[in-house]
Amino acid sequence: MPIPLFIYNTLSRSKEEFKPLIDNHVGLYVCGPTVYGDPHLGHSRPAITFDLLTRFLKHQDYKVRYVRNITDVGHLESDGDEGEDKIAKKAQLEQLEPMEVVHYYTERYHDYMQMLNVNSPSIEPRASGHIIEQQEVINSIIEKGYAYESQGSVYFDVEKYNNDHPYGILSGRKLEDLLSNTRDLDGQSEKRCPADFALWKKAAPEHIMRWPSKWSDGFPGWHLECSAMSKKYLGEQFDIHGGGMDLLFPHHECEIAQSTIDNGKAPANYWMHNNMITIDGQKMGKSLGNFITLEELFAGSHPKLEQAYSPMTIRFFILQAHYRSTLDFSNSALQASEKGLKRLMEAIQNMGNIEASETSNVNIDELKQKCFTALADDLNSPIAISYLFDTVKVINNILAGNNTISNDDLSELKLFMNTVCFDILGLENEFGGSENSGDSKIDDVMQLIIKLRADAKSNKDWGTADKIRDELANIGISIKDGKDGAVWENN
RNA sequence: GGUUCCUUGGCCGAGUGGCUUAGGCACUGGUCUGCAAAACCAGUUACGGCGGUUCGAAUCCGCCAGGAACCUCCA
Repeated sequence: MPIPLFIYNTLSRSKEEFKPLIDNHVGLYVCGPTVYGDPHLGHSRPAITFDLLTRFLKHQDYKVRYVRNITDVGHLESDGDEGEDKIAKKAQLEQLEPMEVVHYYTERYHDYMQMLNVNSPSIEPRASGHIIEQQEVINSIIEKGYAYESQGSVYFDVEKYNNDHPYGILSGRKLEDLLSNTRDLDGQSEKRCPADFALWKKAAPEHIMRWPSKWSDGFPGWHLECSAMSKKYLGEQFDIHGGGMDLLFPHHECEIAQSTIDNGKAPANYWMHNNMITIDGQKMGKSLGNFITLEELFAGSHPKLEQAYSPMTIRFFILQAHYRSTLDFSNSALQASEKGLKRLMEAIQNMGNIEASETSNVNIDELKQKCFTALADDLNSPIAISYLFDTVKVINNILAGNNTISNDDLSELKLFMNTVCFDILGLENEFGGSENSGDSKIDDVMQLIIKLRADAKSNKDWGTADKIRDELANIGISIKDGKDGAVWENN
């Protein structure tokens, strides 16, 4: 019983009901990272957003093929002939082979995404592994008359394209506006029109990454890899294309133009764009150098950080905002997320202690419906989470004896919370405790200590009882007294 | 300069015409506790400014102020 899913489509600038091309199947392509630097907080936004999307789709019984590329070639530092490939530049700097740099940062990216509990995509193609496919797309575009060769490079003819197709449908731009506002970067341009973009670029002699072609020894243009690889793995038309808002123009606009000429039809039906993470109100990014890497975040090793933040705190922080809103980094916001997540996880853990009654005076089904409706409404995770907290209140009230729950409702409650929190939102319980310490010996020892303290308490030996509690707190274990004795928790 | 977008209570962050007291964090009072913590109950603070449309606007329109993204690689 899949519920209708609504997705905000950048193409129409409105929410649309999602209808797959093939029943129960979803083809999803997302622009992945350029692997020439450590993954930072900004990278986690699209990764988590589209991880949420695939998890939700799978829960709704869709079969998903999720393709997320690794860009390891082709992006230029600057327009014009003296542009250096980013990968190559870094390689020269560090005296490493370009592929060595790519390999290192790809692994770093994988490691940190795994820590964030981001599932691996179905296919993770690399631009450098699809040079032939990209050249085929160039051939196709030249054959159809929408590209021209110029001094060993090949450019896409935007003006011609714009005569037959609306260039700018995605970003809402008009070609004449673009032309009137183009900066005069290079007077000796090989392009016929400033808005034209490269499909193949002749490599300068010092350029390390290069491949032979009939046009020149060179490398594929900025936007080509996504057109070539989405076609190869998802077909000429697929369902959803995702990526960061900063890629909307020119990257995705050019991708649409290339694919439209190559295949005679637009590539994706739905375009989804996640917004940026900001810091001090500004986009966190490479260019500004104001990014905080995930390594720094998890270790607390950055001047802007008051403490370390766990991977799940970061994940929860991101999920607490809607993916199309900017999200501003701050210590207080992260700390709030950390505490909220802890409260949520504790409630889930405490579900195991609930005893069912004959009757229920709580409505689990309503909370569940509202929560799933929110997720289906353009992945409104903050609203979904608000219902989870309503459910937390329900759980705690049952445990406090203010509410009762029937056996059936209790089963539904557990299934609901576990499904949404762990399967769909992809959270993990990082807080150890007597329920899931994973080490029964430690737990046995703790039970002994708790018993000793209980004995002290029954003897009104408050000094000993408090000493045990305080000393444990010093080593990061907290004792929580309850009606039915104490439980311990690893902080 | 052009295009697009944003401005919600102490902080974060949802909400797009009429009951959302959204939710989280913080704070205040109470319950529980040997004390505390946790938990529970109750409570406080809001819709950038000015006009307009409407029976009614945080939500639609216009103007103003402030901010952001894109126009060059960027998640």
